[in-house]
Amino acid sequence: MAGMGSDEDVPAPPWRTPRKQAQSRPQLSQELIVRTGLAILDAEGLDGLSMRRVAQELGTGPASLYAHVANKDELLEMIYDEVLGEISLPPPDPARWREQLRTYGLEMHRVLMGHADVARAALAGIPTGPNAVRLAEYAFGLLIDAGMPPREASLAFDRFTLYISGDAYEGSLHYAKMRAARMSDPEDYFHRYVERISDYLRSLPPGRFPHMTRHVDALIADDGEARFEYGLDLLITGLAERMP
Amino acid sequence: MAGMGSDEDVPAPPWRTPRKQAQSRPQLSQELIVRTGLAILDAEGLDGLSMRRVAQELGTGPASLYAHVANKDELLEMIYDEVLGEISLPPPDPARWREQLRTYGLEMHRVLMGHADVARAALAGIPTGPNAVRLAEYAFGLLIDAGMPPREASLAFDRFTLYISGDAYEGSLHYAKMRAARMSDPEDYFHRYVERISDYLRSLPPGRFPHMTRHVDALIADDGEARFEYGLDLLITGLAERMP
DNA sequence: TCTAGTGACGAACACTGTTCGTGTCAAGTA
DNA sequence: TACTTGACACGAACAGTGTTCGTCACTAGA
Repeated sequence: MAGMGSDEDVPAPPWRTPRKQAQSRPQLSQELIVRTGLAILDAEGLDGLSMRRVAQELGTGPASLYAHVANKDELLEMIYDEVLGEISLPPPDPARWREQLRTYGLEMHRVLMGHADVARAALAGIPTGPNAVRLAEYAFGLLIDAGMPPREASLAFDRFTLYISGDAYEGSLHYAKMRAARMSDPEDYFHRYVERISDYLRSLPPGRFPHMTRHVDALIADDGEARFEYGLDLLITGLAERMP
Repeated sequence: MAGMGSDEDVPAPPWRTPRKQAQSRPQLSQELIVRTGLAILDAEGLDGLSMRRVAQELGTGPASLYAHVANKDELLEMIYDEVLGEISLPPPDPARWREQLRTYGLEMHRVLMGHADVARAALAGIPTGPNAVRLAEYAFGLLIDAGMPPREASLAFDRFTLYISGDAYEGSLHYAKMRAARMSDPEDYFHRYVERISDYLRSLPPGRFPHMTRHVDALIADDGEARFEYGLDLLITGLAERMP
């Protein structure tokens, strides 16, 4: 048959099982699965991210993913660490540890908040991926080189980082609620949220909740970003008191 | 037939549907469902808590629960608030706001950590139940009466509380992992965890992670409680700097 | 050539939260 | 008294989830 023309002109006989179709989808890999998962999370939020959803996006079935990731938790951990990889920090300068620690906080927060509700993926475990360790080395090293004893520096950066991810996590909750309410504009959501909270606060019995009811405006005055930075600065102030 | 003896001596014919059985289970109520849910969470962790599990414990089917709670998220919110109800605080004394704020933090943490991984139930939403509001009034009021302007007091107690629940949340993660590993002794789990982390840290390339690899002992020296209190004290120190 | 390991993946499993439809009961109204 | 309405209870079913098991195809090494 060789040389008698392209075999595409002759239909294959029905009893012949065709060779496996030429691959029209990418070769699976862990990296590809993580990237796809992150893209889905960015577009649809964490609740939109399922093994089936990822597989669908890759033109395969969910079972195929398990050759590359142990389970969904592991996938979430990797996605989280992938996001941490976007954090870009200036070279450490211990003489300016206050400013640089603040930058670390703002940058980490910015990156986490830029990925839908990814902070909820920290659910999956205690971050120990390559980027998490890179960030730890940065903050830990900065404090040590600024003069803090290692043991205290360990506590300090740990708590600092916990605060950041805790706040990002809370932001995630709001994000998920915004999505559940079919709203897409964060400002819109924020106003609605504030309205509901303040109505609620005003409805409380003044006898039992004198401070809350008297200062509703103060309670709802600041948005998430202001709250985050306030807490950052509290921690930094506390650290400065302990710095040798 | 009346008067011819107890009808218990005569078996009912098989075509007759017996009257609804006398209730051998408690009357359902929201309170009962919440209490049952909490008992299950205490015994089996949050992952053990499903609508079916609660229903099973109450001798009914999961659909019955929906007459009393809107959905699982609502149940989790109520369970969380129920737990917050166990927090017992001394009467506010603004002159001792530092000590009392610390007590607030320790007490809240103690209660949360005493209920398996309940902190993960904060997942379900921003706490607005009666006990959450009671605690907010306490901390907010304390700071205001100590001299802090309401707007700043709002930020302060909010951040303080976020830090506490963030840490409790992290504790929840460890709890869930401990359960997944079939371990029941927290000390055992902690030692194992520390061992694995320190092995990991020691395996990092010293060139890229000089501080981490050189100070492994410092990094693993403190347990969760010490870390929590360290962060508490940082925040309190920061607040003291801002108190008029 | 044969074997073992790896990757791909369909079918199936166990489980979850929730809805729908139906029955029972109690309270209120005509 | 009879009828209507609302609340509660709950079985069956639905839609969805993460994961495992078994099978096939392919590749590399003995």
